[in-house]
Amino acid sequence: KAGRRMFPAVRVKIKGLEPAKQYYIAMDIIPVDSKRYRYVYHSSQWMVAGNTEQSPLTPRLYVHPDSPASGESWMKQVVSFDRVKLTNNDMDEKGHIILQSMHKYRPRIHVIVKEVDEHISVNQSLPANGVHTFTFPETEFTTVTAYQNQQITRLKIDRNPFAKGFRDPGRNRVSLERVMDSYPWRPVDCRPSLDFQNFNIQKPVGCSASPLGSSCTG
Amino acid sequence: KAGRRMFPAVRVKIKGLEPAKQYYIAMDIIPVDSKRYRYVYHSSQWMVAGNTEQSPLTPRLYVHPDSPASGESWMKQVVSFDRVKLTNNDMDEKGHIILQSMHKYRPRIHVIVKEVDEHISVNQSLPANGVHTFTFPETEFTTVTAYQNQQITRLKIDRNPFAKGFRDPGRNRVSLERVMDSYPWRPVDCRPSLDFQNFNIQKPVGCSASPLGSSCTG
DNA sequence: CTTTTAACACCTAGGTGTAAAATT
DNA sequence: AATTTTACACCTAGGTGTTAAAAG
Repeated sequence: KAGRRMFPAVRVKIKGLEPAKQYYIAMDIIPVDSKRYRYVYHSSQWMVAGNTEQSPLTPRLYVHPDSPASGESWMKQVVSFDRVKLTNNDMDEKGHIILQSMHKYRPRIHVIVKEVDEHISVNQSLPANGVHTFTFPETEFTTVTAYQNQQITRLKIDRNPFAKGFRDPGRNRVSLERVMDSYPWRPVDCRPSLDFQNFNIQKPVGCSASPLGSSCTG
Repeated sequence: KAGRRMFPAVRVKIKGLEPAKQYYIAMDIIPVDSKRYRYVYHSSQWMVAGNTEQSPLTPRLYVHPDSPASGESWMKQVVSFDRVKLTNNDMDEKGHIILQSMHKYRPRIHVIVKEVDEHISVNQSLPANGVHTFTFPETEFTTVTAYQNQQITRLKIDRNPFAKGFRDPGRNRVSLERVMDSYPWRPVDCRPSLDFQNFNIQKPVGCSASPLGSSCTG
């Protein structure tokens, strides 16, 4: 049972690193609370539907595949986490990030100074020192195995190249922007240039997102 | 202009590393001589056809993508260089290994002990110390842009999954083994188990091989 | 003449949402 | 009834040898 990618991916720009020093950049995803949610169609929002039953696992760490690299390398590009995979299988052995469906989560980005002879790999816990952690409120999302909100489905079909087969040629860019404008998570100063890059940097997930790894091969 | 992969790939098993130490494993490809070759059909062999005109470039280093890793990691798997790409474009800026067509080459494998705060990347030259270099005579090959020897073409079509579209369902495994047995580079003690893995470990290239990056996209 | 380039059909490999089936 | 799993058609992305045209 394979995981599925997060889409849109978390993408960050990093400043203020020391160009010559080596860094790891990593992501993990932490629960926002211990509540289980359900989506209420007639009010178009997620409502608390009970408490989490399972005991919280230690979040797995996804180390960006370019790690380790120099501060110079990290700063001159957008750092994209588009290859991270999510699963709801708590017995996962492929290093995917394990989440529970119908819960709220918040990605965290960790910038880790590389100390001499230190080697970080997937699923290792964070070092005690030399770590800076960042979260962005607009990246919060709710996990699902089946989409609850049709607008999210449309958003993904229209933006994810792998879903091109489901695109409706009749629906154009204008109506898509209308969908996006109905969400609060995209800052005003980005709206004029709604291209793929800006869209992803802002990580639009809103009220539903990132279906967990339901099947695929494996 | 993109490069093309080497096929079959160079694959090595490594022993005797210190399990806890970190190593880079890298490959480069050096010219065997300064001769230009042509293939003589009626005698089925490569003959000297003149001297190399171009001045020899410093060979580029292909660092195995798993680098750096511990001796333990390297030793418990076959290390495959199947993703290295070759090109005849001496202005290449994609980090591919640059070779001249119609010349003889020999791959080299470098095992590089990682010193503290040392970071090796593509196209960097080899460190002065802590490097062990290995070559295997049976991996020597001649570069081409168009295959000269029909047996090599058959071999690649039958063995490379990406060339499946050219396979002739009428030609079976027995006749393929006959082709292979006509070459000297496969040791006797491997013949009973001619599966894909053994085939590749022995890197059969013989009298012609690895067409340079002639086109593709890019 | 020989060798190289470019476009191409045909593959491998893997990421989509969908719909029906299975599970809880 | 709600949620999850599975198989699937349809994509992206990229690695093959072939062929005809281009280059030398």
